[in-house]
Amino acid sequence: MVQILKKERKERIKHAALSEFMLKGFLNASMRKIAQNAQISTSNLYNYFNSKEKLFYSITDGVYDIINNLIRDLMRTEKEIGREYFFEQVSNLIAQPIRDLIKNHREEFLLIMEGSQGTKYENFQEELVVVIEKHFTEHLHAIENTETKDLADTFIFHILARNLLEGLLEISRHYINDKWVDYNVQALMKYHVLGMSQFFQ
Amino acid sequence: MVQILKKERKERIKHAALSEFMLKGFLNASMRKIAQNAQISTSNLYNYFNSKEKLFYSITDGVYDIINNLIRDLMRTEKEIGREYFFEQVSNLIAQPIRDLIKNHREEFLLIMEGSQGTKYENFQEELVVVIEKHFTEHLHAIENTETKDLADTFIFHILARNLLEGLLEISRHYINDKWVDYNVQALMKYHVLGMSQFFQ
Amino acid sequence: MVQILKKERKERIKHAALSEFMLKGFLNASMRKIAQNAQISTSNLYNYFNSKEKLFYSITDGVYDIINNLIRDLMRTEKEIGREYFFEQVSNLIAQPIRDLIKNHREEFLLIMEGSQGTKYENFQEELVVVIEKHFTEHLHAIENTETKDLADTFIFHILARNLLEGLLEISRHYINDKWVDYNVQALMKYHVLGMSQFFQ
Amino acid sequence: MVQILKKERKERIKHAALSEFMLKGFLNASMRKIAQNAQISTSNLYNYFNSKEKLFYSITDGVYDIINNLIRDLMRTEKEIGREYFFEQVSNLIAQPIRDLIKNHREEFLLIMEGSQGTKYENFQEELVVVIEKHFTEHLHAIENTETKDLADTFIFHILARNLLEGLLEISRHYINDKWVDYNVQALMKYHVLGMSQFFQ
DNA sequence: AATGAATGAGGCTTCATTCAT
DNA sequence: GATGAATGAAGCCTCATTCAT
Repeated sequence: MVQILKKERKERIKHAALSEFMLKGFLNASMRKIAQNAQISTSNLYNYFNSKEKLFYSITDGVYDIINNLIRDLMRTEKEIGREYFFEQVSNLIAQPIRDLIKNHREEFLLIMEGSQGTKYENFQEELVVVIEKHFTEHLHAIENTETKDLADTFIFHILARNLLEGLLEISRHYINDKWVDYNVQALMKYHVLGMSQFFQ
Repeated sequence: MVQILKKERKERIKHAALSEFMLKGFLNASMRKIAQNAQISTSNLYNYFNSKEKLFYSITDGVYDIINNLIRDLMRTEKEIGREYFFEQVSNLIAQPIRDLIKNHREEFLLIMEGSQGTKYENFQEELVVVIEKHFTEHLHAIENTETKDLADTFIFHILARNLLEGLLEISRHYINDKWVDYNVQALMKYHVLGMSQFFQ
Repeated sequence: MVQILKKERKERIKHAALSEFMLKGFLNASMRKIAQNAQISTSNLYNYFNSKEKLFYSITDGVYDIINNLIRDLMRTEKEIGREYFFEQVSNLIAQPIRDLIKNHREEFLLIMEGSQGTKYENFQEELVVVIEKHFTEHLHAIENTETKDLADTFIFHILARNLLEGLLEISRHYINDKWVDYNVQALMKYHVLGMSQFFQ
Repeated sequence: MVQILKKERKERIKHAALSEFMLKGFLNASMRKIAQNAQISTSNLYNYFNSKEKLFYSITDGVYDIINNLIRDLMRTEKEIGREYFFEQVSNLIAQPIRDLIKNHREEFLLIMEGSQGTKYENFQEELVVVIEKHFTEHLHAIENTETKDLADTFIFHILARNLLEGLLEISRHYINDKWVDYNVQALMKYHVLGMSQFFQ
């Protein structure tokens, strides 16, 4: 019974923290305000989480693992795909786990991507962009064609990688319902797949 | 002569402030550090700018106007464009002033877009996205076609608007030289124009 | 059986407390850390000891008594000693119990002497020095000689008393083994007895 | 005029800080209490000294240099002394600068020796003891005699080195007046020179 | 006996800003 | 215009201790 109460309170704190972190970002979030919103004293807050950072990680560590696993899975399955209709297939493979991510963890996803300055995750967004970018250019390199090889060194793929990620973030930001997510993730994927296919004849 | 000296000092302050604001954002920027970098006392800083906010605006108000004018101009000229080759024309019309913006004010541009949390400009980025989005959908509405009219209510254009803006921010973030900007702005525009033209046959 | 367990736990706490007190001193020692090292909860710690001070005294009261008894014994036996070869005799009489003190309670000895700031023992060290000093000067007074009587009012005996005590502390601090203690206590005593005998012809 | 006031206030702060540091040591000294005793607000205290450590160093850095110079000078002059009557000469050479140290900076001297735990000077006392000890043993090594060479590796010289230093600290602690210092430093030196001469025939 | 929850005071420090000179 | 002095609020965090269970 006590443990249940405790867990409930811990959840209340994490909820208050999520709000504050989302609103202000890690750096500008205030432990005082989190405590106030959770209706406990500031010092008591530290009985639940030893530091602002620990509290932040208690919220974001989960999503971090999910995203990493998602990427690892994609890398694995991608090698088993033939080069024909590559983008269509990847798009399908990607779409499902991404939709799940947004459906189940969109707030934490936004937090780790946008509000993590000052934490160990502050470079995670950029790292993700680079990983996505690499996928694009490596595929271009695979196509034996002098023209495309030059393209592969171009900054445009960095932008497109960021656009892809930003699109998902924008969907998360304006979340309406799960069906809506499905539709828009699909549309976003399709858009970029078609757009990029101009580089691969 | 005194006035020249004073102006020079004011510029020195603004330069120091820009660095600090870019590095930390408005909320986490420190007036002390700005004063230190400008090599004046903190209290003297207040003889030049009455508050942190005013100092911020002295840097960002200019870009704010430039961006707004840029958009107003686009709205005006757009109506004079025929519907054929619309995107190509818009792309050309847009590209030039945007390149100038990035070439001449990329730091202030990034600042008002990314570092303005806590100021009156904190929602400017989202407002811009909405304006751009409206341009897209209004044009769709103009095309009398049931299919496209449904599309116009879709969130995909919001995403694309953000992608366009984010692309420009990413170019600004990684700025190398003016020619490089030209190339990438052009490429970005072309990519999105081609991508979007799928919605307009 | 329960009592045995409890006693064992109480000892575990005292052991953890001794470490923490030795490391940080009374004032900077943390009840939290003591509890952690004793592997119990902080609140449970208070079921065994009502306060940080009580816990401290549970460790140091013993040595306090030992030292006091040691001094009382010395005072008693001293009166039975003839004035000839006084120092040699005292040295022998003193050396043995002091060696025992260091062998058996050197940590508590160091703690009450060096780490008791903020407790009722914080002046114990200085008090001890004064007691030792008195022994020296009273003996000088006993010698009917104007010269030595002047000397007796001199601060030099205060210094020597402190040197004696500090020597013992230094031996305790760098403790290697019992034999090593024997050797160094003996050497220290001999040094000071010889040095002091210059005042008593 | 303002500057004079400012300097006076800075001195008032340093005075209040010296008292607090002497009473509690660096670690347990409270910036709040220092500010209260200096009759300024805690935040204003930070306009004069950037941190507790800087404040501490503003008091102790001077003595640190003085002591180091004192030791350097001694090392230099010592080599010019003949081996006969070595201790008497050294005693005289040492006595004067040490008396000056105690006369002019006894509080800072005590502070850096006893209250510096938690600062960069926390090992200074032990380092000094080791330097003094080395002087003793190196001199023993210089005397070609198997007996004394064994002695030189003995811990007793470490104790005597500490005793010498502790004697000076005790004189500083109980300071009465300059003449009193002169007398007692002399007596202390003489005592240890005579005591130690037993090792050098 | 054992523990989680709770607290108020205090720790050092930075903040933007104001004021008198 | 320039500066040092001053401040109150707030930043994160630790403390010893108490209380209900």
